[in-house]
Amino acid sequence: MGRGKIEIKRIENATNRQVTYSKRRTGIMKKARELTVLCDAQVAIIMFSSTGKYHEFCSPSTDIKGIFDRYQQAIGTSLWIEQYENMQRTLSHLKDINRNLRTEIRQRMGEDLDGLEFDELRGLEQNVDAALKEVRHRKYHVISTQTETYKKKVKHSYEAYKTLQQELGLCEEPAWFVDNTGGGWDGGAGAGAAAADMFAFRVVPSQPNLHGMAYGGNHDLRLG
Amino acid sequence: MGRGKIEIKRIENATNRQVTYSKRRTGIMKKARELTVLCDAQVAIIMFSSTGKYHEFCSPSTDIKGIFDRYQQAIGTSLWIEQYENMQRTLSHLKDINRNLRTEIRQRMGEDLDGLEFDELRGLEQNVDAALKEVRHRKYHVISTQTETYKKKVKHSYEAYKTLQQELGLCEEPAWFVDNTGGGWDGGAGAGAAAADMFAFRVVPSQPNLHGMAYGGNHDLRLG
DNA sequence: AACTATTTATAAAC
DNA sequence: TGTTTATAAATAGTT
Repeated sequence: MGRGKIEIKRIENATNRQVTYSKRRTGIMKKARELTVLCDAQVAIIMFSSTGKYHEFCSPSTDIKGIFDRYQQAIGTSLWIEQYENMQRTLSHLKDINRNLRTEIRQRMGEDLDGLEFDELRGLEQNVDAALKEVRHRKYHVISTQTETYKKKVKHSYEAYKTLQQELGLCEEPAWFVDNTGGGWDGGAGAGAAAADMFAFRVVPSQPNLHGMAYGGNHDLRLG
Repeated sequence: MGRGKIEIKRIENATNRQVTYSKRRTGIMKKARELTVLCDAQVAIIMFSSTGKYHEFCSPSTDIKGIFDRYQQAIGTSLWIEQYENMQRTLSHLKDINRNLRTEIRQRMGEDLDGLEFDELRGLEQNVDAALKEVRHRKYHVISTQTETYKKKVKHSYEAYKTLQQELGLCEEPAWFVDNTGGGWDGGAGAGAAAADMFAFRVVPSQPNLHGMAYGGNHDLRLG
């Protein structure tokens, strides 16, 4: 329908192709609109030109999503539903794992032990006992390192002070420099020896979170 | 374009409407196919007739889903992508929580302690210590209950045996009935006293799962 | 983008 | 539903 008949094959001239695309696109859209009105039908059209521009048509009283949801129903299922359901499965699996992890944590905190058999209890006991030793070991390591660093700092500070004193012509021992820590640290867990008191930090955590790992026993262990 | 011009408005005669739908549908599909070839374009069409039957067209080398994914990209976002991304977010949030829970468990097992401050270590130590006491307490409770039940069963069994023996006219004390457990249980964690040996079940879990809660220390703590 | 000769689509009838 | 045919509509090539 034009001055001459044309073969239905890709138009090589880009300009020509673009012009034809524009004209025929308009034609199709018009036809779609007419079909919609004449036959009371629902139509959705999406087009991408070779240059990447997109155009759409959709019959009134609905939208692209509406028609596609209906389409998916019509053909049974699938399309996005598949990956959607995949995610849904992954999600519920993760939630299960999550719940189990929380249960394990509660049991490691000495709660919710009712469901455990004796052999499980015994395993848990040994495990927690071993963990306690590890934690103590680590604690002593940290505090020793800290103490060493502290001592060195004090020593440097003292020497700097003495040097300064000599330069100023003074000789007295500074009254504030008294080392009575003795270098020994509390070896027991809750013995509460005098030397350990200076490290009696708050045990109640600042916030019951899952990131700061505050061990206060009031975690919110509901499912997030 | 026909024997007479028609007004573009709903065709009231149902048969007529259906006929026109069929003819024009074919026409649009043909036009779409031609546009696809002539102009190197991508086209997707979905139609529903007033009677609910659906028809689709899609340019080759892609499919409806492909064109609609591209469409969603083109118009920015939304449609299905929105709830899709919502799930994606929820999922990654769950994974985060999961990772933190696993870290907490590892730390409660005495592993991965390097990142903890001294006060955190001290909190953890006290927490684990308290948990250990709880677990032990529960263990003793369970084993006591178990023992009581066992003793009762044995007693009943013994009495039944004796009754039977008397009925048969025999009198000797059955050789297999010897109670030498003494009723006392091992009070230490790993002391390995003789009486506790009969409860030295395998500590190595049968499977490193997240459901059976086997406390063997070889959990698979990678993200599931 | 407008024009127009021509092809194509299709309304009505069968 | 498929074919026919007169006619309306779409559009290829031109300007």
